[in-house]
Amino acid sequence: MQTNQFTISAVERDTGLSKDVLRMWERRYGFPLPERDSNGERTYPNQQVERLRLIKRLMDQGFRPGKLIPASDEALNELVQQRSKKAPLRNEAEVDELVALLNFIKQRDGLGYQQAMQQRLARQGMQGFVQDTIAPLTRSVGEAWEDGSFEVFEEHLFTELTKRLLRQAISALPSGKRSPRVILTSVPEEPHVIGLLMVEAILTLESAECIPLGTQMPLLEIARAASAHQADIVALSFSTAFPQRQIPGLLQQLRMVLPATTGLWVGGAGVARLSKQEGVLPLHSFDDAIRALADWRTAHVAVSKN
Amino acid sequence: MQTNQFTISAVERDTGLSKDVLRMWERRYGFPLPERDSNGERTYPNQQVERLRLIKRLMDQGFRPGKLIPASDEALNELVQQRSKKAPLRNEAEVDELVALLNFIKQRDGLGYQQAMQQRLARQGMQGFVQDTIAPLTRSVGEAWEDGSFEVFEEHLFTELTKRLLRQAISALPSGKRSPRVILTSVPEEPHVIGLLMVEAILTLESAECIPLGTQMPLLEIARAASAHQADIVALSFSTAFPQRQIPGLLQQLRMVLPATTGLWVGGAGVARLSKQEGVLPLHSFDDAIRALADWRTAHVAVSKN
DNA sequence: CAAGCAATTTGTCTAGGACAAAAAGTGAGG
DNA sequence: CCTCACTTTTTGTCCTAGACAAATTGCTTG
Repeated sequence: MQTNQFTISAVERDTGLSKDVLRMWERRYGFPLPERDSNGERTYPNQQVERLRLIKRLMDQGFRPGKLIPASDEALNELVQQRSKKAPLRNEAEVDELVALLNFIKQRDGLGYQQAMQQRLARQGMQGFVQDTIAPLTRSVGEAWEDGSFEVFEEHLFTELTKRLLRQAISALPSGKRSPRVILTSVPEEPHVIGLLMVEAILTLESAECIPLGTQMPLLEIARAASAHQADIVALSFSTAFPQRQIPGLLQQLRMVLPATTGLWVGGAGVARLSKQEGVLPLHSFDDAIRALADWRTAHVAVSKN
Repeated sequence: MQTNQFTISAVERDTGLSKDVLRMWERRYGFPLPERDSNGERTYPNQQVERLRLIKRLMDQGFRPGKLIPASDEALNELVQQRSKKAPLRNEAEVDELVALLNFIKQRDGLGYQQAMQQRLARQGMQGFVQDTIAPLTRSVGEAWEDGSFEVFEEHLFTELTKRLLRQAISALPSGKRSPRVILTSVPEEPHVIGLLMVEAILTLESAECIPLGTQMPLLEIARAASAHQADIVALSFSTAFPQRQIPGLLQQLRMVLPATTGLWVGGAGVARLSKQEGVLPLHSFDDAIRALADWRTAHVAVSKN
């Protein structure tokens, strides 16, 4: 029997918990308690990896490891249940519509999905489409993936098709006189791009000039890009999967290498509980983004007239 | 003065060199030799981080750390220069055209680039566009990045805009009766998607049904996706950056978990020197892909008539 | 009930050693 | 001259175990 055994790096990749953390938990809490191979290196059984994933998920929701790790499997599952119960209330008709959209993916009908989405785009307009379709849909997929009702490859298909829809929609927007100039990107280790595309759609709609640089830009490169493009604003996106702990330090570092006149906007589900920071503007919603844009414009009208 | 000081994690993020490697190099080679803050923790000056990035870039081109780290700054820069001299010969007029396209990027004229590319697409048709524009352009950018004449952020902008163009072009293709069904994806640690998009364009043009799953699918998930979608073919792409020696093992593993009736096609610059392997079809050019598709069809006409 | 302080929790860093996997070097035989 | 097998060197990852700071919680006092 091949109980798939994971090396410590495999577990790190799979769970997002660093090697240091894995070893420290073992020392402090006695879990995970991997076996050892012939070289004395840790090999984690499947089951422990599963439990680690579950724990990580709950931690991302705000629970602390000290409570989670000693808890029984049943207690953990109960927490997951509870959480899904207090899911935000939503309009029932809307929920049905989202479920219908996701069913296209589950039934592997890529074409049907794209057509249905195109219709919604036409019906809701870009902003409504992003806010009321793409965003909740992305959230649903994340939840479905968490509770195992979505396969990895289904999530990949969803992501790929949705990225296409968004990019296509963006390129269809009118282009005229545009300002401010906004660089859109993410930091290394943050490969999720859908959030960036949503912001790009919103900002482009509001006549900003967006420069999409894709994901995973080293900080120094972001700074170089900002001055090379004479960007007014650098906008970053952090997904829930990104280690929240690292975000403030990252932002501070970036703020230091960025020209002082360049704005730094940060959005995405990962910044929900971000504390305030000098020179960094957190965007908690798309309305925030639109507001920030309006604020920027009023603040810079005077300047540009000089 | 604020010589921006990086912590070890910041350097890890920015250079892609792990903390372990950074500490080991310090121990073994005496470089990098960071300062220490009040807690005795490493703080890397800007300059050392720059040098580390340069070294990393040369390592990605096949140089070994033992040679690079003791070398002088001049020697390193010379290596970078040398690299660019042995560029392959090409038709002069074509080279000029490519240079003109890349100049849009260098001048940060995203819009101009997109328009010029759209024109070329209209002029050359999809297949010619992919073969004679996108492919050589991508290669040029890779070379330019290696010899330092392209900044990282320029390469990011190029990649992002080109992906958009390709995806848009693909979605504009007519959709009719389609077979075979082809899953397009890449393995974990292989994040490059442009190669996949080029193949998708070619295959879609030839009336195959492409299922794009994005990049970085775990092998087991590829297999699940193949059977869930009843795919006839799984097509993978490997870039030059992917460690070549890992490829045969990976393919063998994937071949084992894949249904025997599912074809496994492998393309991209990374498979140029791949030795033959049971049940794996290497594609060295777009013509190869078209030929493979034709072969598949002749082989399966008989079957489908049974 | 709020504010400030102390205790606890938690993650990251440090040090140097061990070892396996990859690459380069070496030699024999076709 | 090339190729295969073997040895040596290079290189990265993993190991232990301790220190400490930042974040969070709990307690006390006004």
